[in-house]
Formats: sequence, C-alpha cells, structure tokens
Amino acid sequence: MDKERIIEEINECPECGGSLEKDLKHGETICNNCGLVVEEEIIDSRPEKRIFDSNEEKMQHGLPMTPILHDKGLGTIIGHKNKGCSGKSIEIYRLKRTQRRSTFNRSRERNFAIASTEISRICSSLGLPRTIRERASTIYSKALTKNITQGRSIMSVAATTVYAACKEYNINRTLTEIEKNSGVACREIGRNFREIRKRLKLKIVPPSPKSYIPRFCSEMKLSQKVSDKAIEIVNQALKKDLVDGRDPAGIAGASIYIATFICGEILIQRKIARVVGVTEVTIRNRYHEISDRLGIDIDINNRNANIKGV
DNA sequence: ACCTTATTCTATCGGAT
DNA sequence: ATCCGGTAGAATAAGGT
Repeated sequence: MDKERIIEEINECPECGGSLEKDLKHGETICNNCGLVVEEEIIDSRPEKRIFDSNEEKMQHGLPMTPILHDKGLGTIIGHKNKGCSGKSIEIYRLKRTQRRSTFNRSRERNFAIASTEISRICSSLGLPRTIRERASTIYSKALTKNITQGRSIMSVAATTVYAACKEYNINRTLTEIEKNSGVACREIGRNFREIRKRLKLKIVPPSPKSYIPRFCSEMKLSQKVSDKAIEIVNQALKKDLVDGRDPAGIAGASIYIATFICGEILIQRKIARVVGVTEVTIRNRYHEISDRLGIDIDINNRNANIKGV
C-alpha cells in the first residue's frame, strides 16, 4: 500500500545524492556514484512515528529496538524499584526478566555478539541495507536458540544468515559473493542454509514472473494490452507447469515477447533480454517451450502469431 | 563430505532477409 | 548488417546419500 508511494519518491542516493540506477534482475536500485544498494521494497523513508494524542502512549522515545544489539538496544540497567511508575510495574517486571535472562546466558551472548559483528561486516562489505543486517541477526538468534550453531563455526553461520536474509527479501546474492566477503566456503554456506531453512521454516518464495511484467512493459514502453496479455500467458504457463524452477525474469521476458507478437507491437529478443536481465538464449528457450505447449504459432518472418488452442 | 541433476550463461556459428 | 536458431562447455544452485 504505502510501498508504491515510497518507491516513487526515491530517485537520488540518500547517502551521496548521486543518481540511482535500477538493476532489474535483482529488483534493486544502486547508486552510480557510491554503489549504495537501495532496496526499493524495504526502504522506509517515513518519519518516525509520533502521535501526540491525549495519552501519548504510542510516542517513541530514544533509539528504536533493534535485533542487532544483544540486549535489543535497551542499553540501560533497570533498577529494582517498581515504585514511582504507577501502573507500569508489570512492564518493568518484564523488562527486568528479559535482562536477567540475557545476563544469565552469557556464553550465548558472547557468541551472538561476535556473530553480530561478523554479520555487520559482511553486510557492509556487500553494500547491503540495514534491514538485511537486522534480519540476519534475527535469524542468527533463532538459530542459536535451536542449537543449530552447535558444531558449526560462528563465521559460517553468520555468513549463512546474511545469505538467507537476502533470499527472504529477494535481493539475490550468489554463494560466491558471500564467500568472497566472508571467507566461508560456498559449500558450507549452502549446507548451513538448507539446514537453517528447514529447521527455522523460513519462507523463501521466489518472485512471481507476473510481478515483473508491468514494470518491464512500462520500461519498454509497451501498451497495457501487451502487459495484460503477458500476464494471461504466465497464468496459462503456470497451469501447464512451465514455471517452477525457472528464472522468473526469463518467464516474464518470454511471455512479454509472445504477447508483443499477439498484439502486433513486436520487439526483438535482444531488447527484451537486456531489459529483463537474462540472455537472448533464455528468452528463446522459454518462449519456445511456452508457445509450443500453449499452441501459439509465432511466425517471425510474417510478424504475427496464431493461437490454435487457448 | 562427495556426487548428481537441472538450469542458465557465455561464446560462437550458420541461415535468412 | 541484423535478427533468429541452435549448440558446447562452464558456472551455479539445490538435493540426495
């Protein structure tokens, strides 16, 4: 809901003011000048919540809670007296309990503190936003409570949580990239990742090809008609099981390619390939599969398409 | 920890217009 | 020259034993 509005507003780098360039394949925006990655979907530029209503209960004070710090950023030792805070004693008690538990688990805390440092280091050397860093910390913390860290090095699990957080937000970083920036071998990150995903039931869903189509179509100045047709084609392809396991951007590109033939607004493969971030070969392979199975005859030379089946 | 499978990429060439 | 189709080999990701 608010996301669209936020995306509209971003056009220069919040760090250096340089111009931003879209990396459509990864669905992210990168600063041409300083290389900062601005993840469109997770940047929140709204002002801090401040509600000055009658009881002022929702007003934020101080730093926001953050999973990066081992004590969730509380940073203050809570005194033993509950008096003087009328009506708030239960909350104070809960905070004290949290603090007592965190000091109780000292070894875990040390472990987590080291991991947090490592996660922050990896994220900053990969230019990943704060959201990813925080999510990686949260995942690490959960892994810690489920004892997944047992028998694995802190470094390797930390690297894995960064990889997992990226996957969750569809900011795709390859295993090799994480390896280069963490010193942990690809194989190990991969193995840890499978374990963590299973045990923590992380829901990692690849983006639907349909979610790319409107953006790609407007990028290529194609009509709404083409966009609608391409989405229709993806729906048909889904039914025939032609989508799973394939690069969603490739499916989107191929569907758009077919749609341009049907609508008479033909674009060449190379142009579509460049915009969607895959090679011409992929566009070809996908569009052949889809048009074959859907009974769409594409006549490249006569620049038209015949739909046999539906 | 090693091996297998599936997908995509790069590079390249040939045919058609 | 441009566009499309096809292919080989490497790289990548994910899963199984």
